Amino acid sequence: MRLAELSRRSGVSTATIKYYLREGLLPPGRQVNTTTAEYDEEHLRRLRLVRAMIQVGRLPVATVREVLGHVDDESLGRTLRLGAALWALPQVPEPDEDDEWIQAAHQRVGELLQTLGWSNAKLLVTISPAYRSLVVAVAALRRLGYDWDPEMLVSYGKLMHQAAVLDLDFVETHPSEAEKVETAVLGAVLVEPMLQALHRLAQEEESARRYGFE
Amino acid sequence: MRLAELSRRSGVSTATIKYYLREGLLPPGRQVNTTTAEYDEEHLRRLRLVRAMIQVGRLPVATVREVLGHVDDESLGRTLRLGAALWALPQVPEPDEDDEWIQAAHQRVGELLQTLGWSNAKLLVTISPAYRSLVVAVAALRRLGYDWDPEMLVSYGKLMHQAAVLDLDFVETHPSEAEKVETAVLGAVLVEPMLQALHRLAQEEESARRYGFE
DNA sequence: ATGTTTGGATAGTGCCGTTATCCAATAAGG
DNA sequence: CCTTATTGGATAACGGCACTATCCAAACAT
Repeated sequence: MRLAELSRRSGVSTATIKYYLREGLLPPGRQVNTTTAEYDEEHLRRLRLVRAMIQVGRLPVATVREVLGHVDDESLGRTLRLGAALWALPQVPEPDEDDEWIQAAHQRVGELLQTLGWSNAKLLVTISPAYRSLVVAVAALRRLGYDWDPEMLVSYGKLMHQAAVLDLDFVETHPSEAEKVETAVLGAVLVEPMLQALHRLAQEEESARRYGFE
Repeated sequence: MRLAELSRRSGVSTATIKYYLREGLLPPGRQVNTTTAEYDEEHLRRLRLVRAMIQVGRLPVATVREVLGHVDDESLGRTLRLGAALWALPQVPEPDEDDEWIQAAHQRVGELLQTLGWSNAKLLVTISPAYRSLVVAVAALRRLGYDWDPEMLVSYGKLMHQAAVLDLDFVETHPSEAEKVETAVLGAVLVEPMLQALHRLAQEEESARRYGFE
């Protein structure tokens, strides 16, 4: 398969494919000679993966490169590969640790993890970007005066844990190690937009159910 | 309060505040004379809201303007205001309806809504941007060969419905109508990043629990 | 009175995903 | 073959976006 065909079958313009090749998101094709390179089904699959991460997962190109780098890194165990890939995902800007709201949020999220029993990798978890994002979001909500029950956060946490169990159960159904990691990463990158869409649909549904259209 | 103080108390540069004023994200201050305008606590709150939507919710400036426009629109009932605000949120690019994967995904998502009993606003729901996002995500996953059990999607849907129930229960605790809508919108914009962070933490936790660090 | 600060208008900056333009080498068609 | 079109690679250009910097005249502070 040559560039033009790869482009046709994926729906991505040749210019963009060239760009991805340059950026290292796509491995180069098998070079036949100076002006011909041959691509295969694996390239097509990779290209679709990249597109999905960018369009559905809204990841920046640089992040896709980083995430795929971790997925491809065979020197790490599964948990660490998954962790590394997840850590590369875009996060909220660094919070100001001197801010009182941020400090209070640290406190609250710490208690949350305690309550949920997510102490497994506590040391690790508290420096995880996801932890930081959570702290920033909690702080933002409290700064706006939304002073909600910590119990609510626990309920959300339990729900998302159930989702994670579903994710990882699904990962188990895939045979190869490489596929497992890729699947897990997709679980974060593509399943999250899905959960988000479901969340919004559920809100619309529940709102209509409760209040009609007034 | 003048611009400089608003800037100091919010941590946002005066240049950026001016930009938000220009973009209509912030109502103008009370004009004292040609070179002086007076801002109040409501401006500060609004500014924090805007910042949270941009930094935590990752919304583009234009989207924030649109969402806030709907929140402020007092001519609509609650469900419609919420719906309008949710519909303004950034979505996945328009899918190619001729694509076979997209068509299959429509089918599958339709069955999902049926199973979940979210037929309440079915006509509305199927043209909702969230519905479209869901279809695109499902299609992308299947295109990559992830051919998972429809039952899984149902489980995710039930989880997110539980989350939506929590959201709206919380909204009930707020007295005023305007606050209710704002709260509901924040439920989509700020709670979603929170859920996302919890999801990732839960994945890390569950992965470590199952496989250790190998 | 005079140096500083104010808000408003406008232009510029840096990043990022993508697209367009050239180019020489090579494949394809008659 | 010989022409014509296409290929991949390098480089530059583009358009959008979130800010940021520069000016300016009016008004405040001392």
